[in-house]
Amino acid sequence: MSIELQLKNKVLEALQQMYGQVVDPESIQIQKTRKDFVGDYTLVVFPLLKISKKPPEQTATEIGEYIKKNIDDISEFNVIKGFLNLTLNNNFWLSFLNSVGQKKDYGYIINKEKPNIVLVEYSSPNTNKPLHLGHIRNNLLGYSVAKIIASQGDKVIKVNLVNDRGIHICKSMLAWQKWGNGITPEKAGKKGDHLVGDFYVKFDQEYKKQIDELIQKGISEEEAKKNAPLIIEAQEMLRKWEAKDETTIGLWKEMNSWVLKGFDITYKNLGIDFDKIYFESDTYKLGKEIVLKGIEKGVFLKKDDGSVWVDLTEEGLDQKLLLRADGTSVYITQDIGTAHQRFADFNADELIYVVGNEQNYHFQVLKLIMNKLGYSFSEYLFHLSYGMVELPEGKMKSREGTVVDADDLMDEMIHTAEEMSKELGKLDEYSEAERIQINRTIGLGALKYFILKVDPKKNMTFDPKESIDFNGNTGPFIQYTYARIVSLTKKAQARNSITPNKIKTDITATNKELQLIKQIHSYPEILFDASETLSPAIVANFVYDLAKEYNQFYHDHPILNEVDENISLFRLFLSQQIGKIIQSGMNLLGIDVPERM
RNA sequence: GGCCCCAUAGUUCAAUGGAUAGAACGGAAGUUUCCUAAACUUUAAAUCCAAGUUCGAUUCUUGGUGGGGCUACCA
Repeated sequence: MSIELQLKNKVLEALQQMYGQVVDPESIQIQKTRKDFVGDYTLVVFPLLKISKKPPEQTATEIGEYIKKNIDDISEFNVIKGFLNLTLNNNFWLSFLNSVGQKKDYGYIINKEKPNIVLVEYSSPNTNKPLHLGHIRNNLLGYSVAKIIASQGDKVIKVNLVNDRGIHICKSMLAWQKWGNGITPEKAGKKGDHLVGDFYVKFDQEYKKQIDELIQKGISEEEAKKNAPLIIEAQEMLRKWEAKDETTIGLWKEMNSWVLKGFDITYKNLGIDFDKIYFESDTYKLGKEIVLKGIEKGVFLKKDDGSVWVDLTEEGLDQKLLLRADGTSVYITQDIGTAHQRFADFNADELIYVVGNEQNYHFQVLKLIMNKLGYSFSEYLFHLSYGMVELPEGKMKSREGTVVDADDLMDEMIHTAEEMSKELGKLDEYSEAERIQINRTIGLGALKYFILKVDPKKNMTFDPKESIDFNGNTGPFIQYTYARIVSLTKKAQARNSITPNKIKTDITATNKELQLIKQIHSYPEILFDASETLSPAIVANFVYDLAKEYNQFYHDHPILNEVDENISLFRLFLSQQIGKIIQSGMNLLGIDVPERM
């Protein structure tokens, strides 16, 4: 039983014994004592005054005395206003630390009785242009959330849904046909996704020119957009694609393969992966059948022109199109199909979509539709909606060339790490290969941490020049702390081959040391919270706080140089447990930690 | 117009309804015969406004203000 629960039960017992009342356990508030007060756990007594019918101080004192008498681990207590601060003895914390040392995956839930099967969909790129900063947030969030959920004992399946069909794909294809001169990624010496992206941009430029020309001739902008020859050609190409025209399909396959190869490299560099990849070109027709059945059931309505709609006005929304008049599917149709498919494929209990908040409405609608169709899993569809990544100048706009490319950004970060370590002379003695490895770890660590430390639902500003730092609340700060601990361990081993796997519990620990142990103590609940709220930011901030606290400890506590051997061993042991947790927490964020830096 | 999200130091981020709102960057001033100074110490600086619920509100409710998003036979 956790100490919090023990305390709570004792308080309930005390209230019954002393005031003769059974109270709602909800009204017992046990929380961690704030740092600037003496104590480990605090009972807020204000809600209990009705029962005790005594002033706060007196109530708190009476409960405190009862608890001290009845729980051995409580060594003392103090009362400040309506707060009862309880202190646990050294022995409790040191024994606890020993127990952490025994565990391999401290904080994880290993054998959950009924693990849920959770699908996490993330990334979901379009195959017409390379990945950018927005995708990076998406990928990092999805990957981390998947790991965090898995740490709590559930079975997680990571899936990607590649958007590989549609008018936007045809635009790149058409531009390549017209202006590509048969170029390939090999000939151009360029990643395939970037090459295809160039043609997407080219299309847009030429399209714009045509629109301007038409406007000059006195045609309205709206008409010009619809009638520019290029867009008509692109639409024609889409029709050919849907009709399975051989040359169109051929080109489509080739260009898509270029892009996908490029994505693979980006994913690999980012350090993320998937268990299953769905292609929209395979799944886009799945939903149509379900929608047609829905009409029979009377869930959807068919208009005179043949288009199919769902009426969500009763739910406070509008009508939403599900099938076009010509019978073709739209975006949400496909999602209806894939949701059905996935629950069937994996017997899933829950499906989490990591998708930007501009699609909040889309997922609200999707959930309602699945519900109307009678799918019981509709309540287990969860949209992990994250905020936009903005630049200091505002939103990224591909047309204005202000998009921050994913590959470039990673390169830049690694390069910055390289310059920093060169400047500091940190890696001078290491081999070229080691330097590359370490700089990579640090550069990517900085990027990933910077993005993941922010609450997912919030918009965030990303300043490519200034925002990424290697000091303060950053990935490298945490990595550095880890490297120091590894270094300590190695030195200890060199001096003395015995590494402690247990410490004495009768040592007097300093406040800072106790503070660190308490932070370790809260790791499991941090992981639980992060998993419940799907927020890697909680883990990120926890690891930072731990590292910060450790650095302070490191600064003014001799460890290997401590003369008292028992204390020295204790500090080393404590350091190692903290190293373990830093590694564990960073791993859940998808961030590597270096052995040295 | 309708719906959703956000608002905290100059900047970027924290805070299950609890005590004196925490960090970091930037600013100012310091620490190295000592286990990695990518570290540590000191310092100034903030809850958008107004009501309400509560013993207690940054947190919950309502209304305003400001910012963002969605509201396509696009994805």
